[in-house]
Amino acid sequence: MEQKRSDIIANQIEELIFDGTFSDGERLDEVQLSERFAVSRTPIREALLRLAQSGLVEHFPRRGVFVRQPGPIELLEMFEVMAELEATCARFAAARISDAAIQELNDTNKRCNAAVEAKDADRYYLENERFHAILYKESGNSFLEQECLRLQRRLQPFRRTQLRLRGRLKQSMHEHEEIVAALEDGDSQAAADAIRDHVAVQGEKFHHLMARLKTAAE
Amino acid sequence: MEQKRSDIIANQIEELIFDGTFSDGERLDEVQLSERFAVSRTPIREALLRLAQSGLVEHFPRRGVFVRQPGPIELLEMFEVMAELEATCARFAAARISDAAIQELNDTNKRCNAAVEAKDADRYYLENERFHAILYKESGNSFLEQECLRLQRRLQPFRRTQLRLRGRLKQSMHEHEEIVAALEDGDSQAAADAIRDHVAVQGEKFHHLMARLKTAAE
DNA sequence: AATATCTATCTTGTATACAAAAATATTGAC
DNA sequence: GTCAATATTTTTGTATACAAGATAGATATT
Repeated sequence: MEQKRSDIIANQIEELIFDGTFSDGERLDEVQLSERFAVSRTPIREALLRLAQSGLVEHFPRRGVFVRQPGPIELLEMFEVMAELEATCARFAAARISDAAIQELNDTNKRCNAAVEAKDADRYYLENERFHAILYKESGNSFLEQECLRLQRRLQPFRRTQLRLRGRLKQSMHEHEEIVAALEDGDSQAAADAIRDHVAVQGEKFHHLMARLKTAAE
Repeated sequence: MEQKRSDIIANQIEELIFDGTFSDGERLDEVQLSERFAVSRTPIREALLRLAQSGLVEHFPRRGVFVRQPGPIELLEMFEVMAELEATCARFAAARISDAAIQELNDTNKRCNAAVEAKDADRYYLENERFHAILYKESGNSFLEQECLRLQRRLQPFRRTQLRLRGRLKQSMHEHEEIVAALEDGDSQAAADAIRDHVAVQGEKFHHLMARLKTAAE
């Protein structure tokens, strides 16, 4: 399945929003964007339409599209839902998971650990995402898997800042191991609780997220 | 927030898919649709793009868009996720719900019952959806609420056939009352379990859904 | 000076035009 | 008659043109 030009543009605009080039509330001008990407307005409009659907921008008919970063409350809500979805994945997976998948989770954790040692943040993020992605898949529910991936993608830029917390990496790795242990035991309740706590924004994580939102607002 | 033309068209095409005018796997021709709706291809394309995002049609670049009704497995998966999402709503709501909302749920149930007595199916569906919508809202998590509404909307045509089951209506009403009772007690576990069972596709409901899929395939 | 209204300009939404890729038909070879 | 290669037609994707709504600025009025 090849990508359309407008899909590529949508991803690039998304990136520009995430990296702060376009800030919250800013209007995205169709002609400006078409000049920037050296295409006509048509693919730009399609891209913006897609972003509006995903909730990253808001579309007001005849007025334009505006960047719409989630505020602190919405962000907490999204993390809460993510935690519940992942907990559901874990609950399902505890009954259905294969030995091969357990092994795969352990391998990913090892690579994760190696990345921590090497202080390779990008590699860590990648392996971390992979760990979660395996869990989604092992829920045995493809639709649930897709929904999780969608929300994970949406939360990605915020999740990354979460992990920058001092000492969070080792703690996070420990939680991963706990999750795998619960899955191995087939203890669905423990697995669900472990991942819920792992994903949820609480305690120190909460303050860090709030701090990051403040700096991002400037 | 007024609607764009392409939004209206998207909803109409959606309706045409639901009512069987366009069947599964069928290609949706842009020019044919533009003639049918007496507009140019532009708003048609925007509508199709939106439907592709929501998953109702599949878009293959340079080849067209095709109706993509969920198969039995995907449908079961979607109902499973819906059940979990609603269970989460109930769990949250059990702690947060207000007396006024409890009253609202009871009122809606009364109107639901009245619709059953009057054999007014449309009215029943409406009130039933309202019952669930109140629950989503009372979760206290707007993002969760929106996600639930989105999936509810997607499952709507299938949910309706679910309820046509003989005797299902009264059973369903009883379950509603059980849910409210659990919420009133603040028993989050009971509320979650009650709504999960209420939404889940199992037993008789499963066979009915399969039967409906077979007839729809013809 | 402040506000209201009219006008000019800008921007979006829709229609049409064009280019490139895919599907289909046609012709020719075996 | 079947298969392959090529030509034709369709159909999508993109660019441009045009129309109507929204914004902003200028002028007039109180």
